[in-house]
Amino acid sequence: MGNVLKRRLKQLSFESAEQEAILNILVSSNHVKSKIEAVCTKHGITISQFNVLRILNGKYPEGYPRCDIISRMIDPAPDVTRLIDRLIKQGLVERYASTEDRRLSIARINNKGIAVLNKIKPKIDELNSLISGTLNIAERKQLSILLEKVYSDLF
Amino acid sequence: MGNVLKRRLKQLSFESAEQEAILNILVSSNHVKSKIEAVCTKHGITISQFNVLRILNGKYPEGYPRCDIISRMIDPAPDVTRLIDRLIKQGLVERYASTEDRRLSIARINNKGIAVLNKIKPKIDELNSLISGTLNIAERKQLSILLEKVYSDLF
DNA sequence: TATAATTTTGTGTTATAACATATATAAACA
DNA sequence: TGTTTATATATGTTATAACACAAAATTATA
Repeated sequence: MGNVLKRRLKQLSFESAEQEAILNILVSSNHVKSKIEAVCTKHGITISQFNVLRILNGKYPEGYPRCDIISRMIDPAPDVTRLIDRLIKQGLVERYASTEDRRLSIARINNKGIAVLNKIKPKIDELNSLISGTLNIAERKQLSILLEKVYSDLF
Repeated sequence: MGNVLKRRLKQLSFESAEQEAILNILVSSNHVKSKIEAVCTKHGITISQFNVLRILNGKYPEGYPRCDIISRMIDPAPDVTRLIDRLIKQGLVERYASTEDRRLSIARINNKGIAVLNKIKPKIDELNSLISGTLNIAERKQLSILLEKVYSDLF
């Protein structure tokens, strides 16, 4: 049991089933992430930028203020202002001031950003095969149920 | 189904069970990681430094060359040379040249490093409650089995 | 209404990560 | 043995992340 993890970390054993589960969460996440990163890099953006584009695409053409972007990010970054600055510099995103709440600066994806996203999206979707190739439908759902319990203390 | 994930990402739905599983892997990993980070920060080190210390502690007092450290890291970093530089600067690690293979520079944890690790370790172990508090024994094992399948293509 | 507290953003600074490259040693091979 | 190839590390440079703080606007409260 746990031979894949043992080979990956070159470790002979683990302290407990809890620890092994936690290590598996970290390692598998890292694995998925590095595959996503590889795709993004090929298309000239970072994984954080991809996630922000994905979020903004979900509310096109209105866009989101910075605070809403952060709360939707898979891993919330502190320096989203300059992350968006870079997306603007690349011509993928635009920023405008809100009229309702003058504190907010709202970012919205533009046509060029959507085009980039549409190019990357199918290649990201191929990574679903990491799941579909090895887990049947019941297992996929089971995995999600178990993982949700791990961070359920967020709410 | 998937209400915790929906709340976390403020998203109404997901494209597929595969995508939902992948998002859960990323989100749960992030959750665990941020808790570990919080503990490390309190003790003046980063999560990467903690992981290197943990690895070096596994082979005390011989230590590991840089390449072996990388292959054992949960998320392998490129700039381990300077990561170790910082650990040395903090007085937690020492470095010496291998006599067998003169290319290798071997890092080993010292007493001060072990002391730091021993202080942090129990608090990290408390995080196991993320698992033990919500998953029974069978579920813990099941989770590891499912996750191992996700990155089994590594080997 | 006036004041205090909160929220949101932006910016300066520092630390770390990422990338490319150079050097030294060892291993493989002709 | 001499040459090529591979491995391991270190370092210079640039990009990004992390941290602290300040300013502006909104909301809550006295």
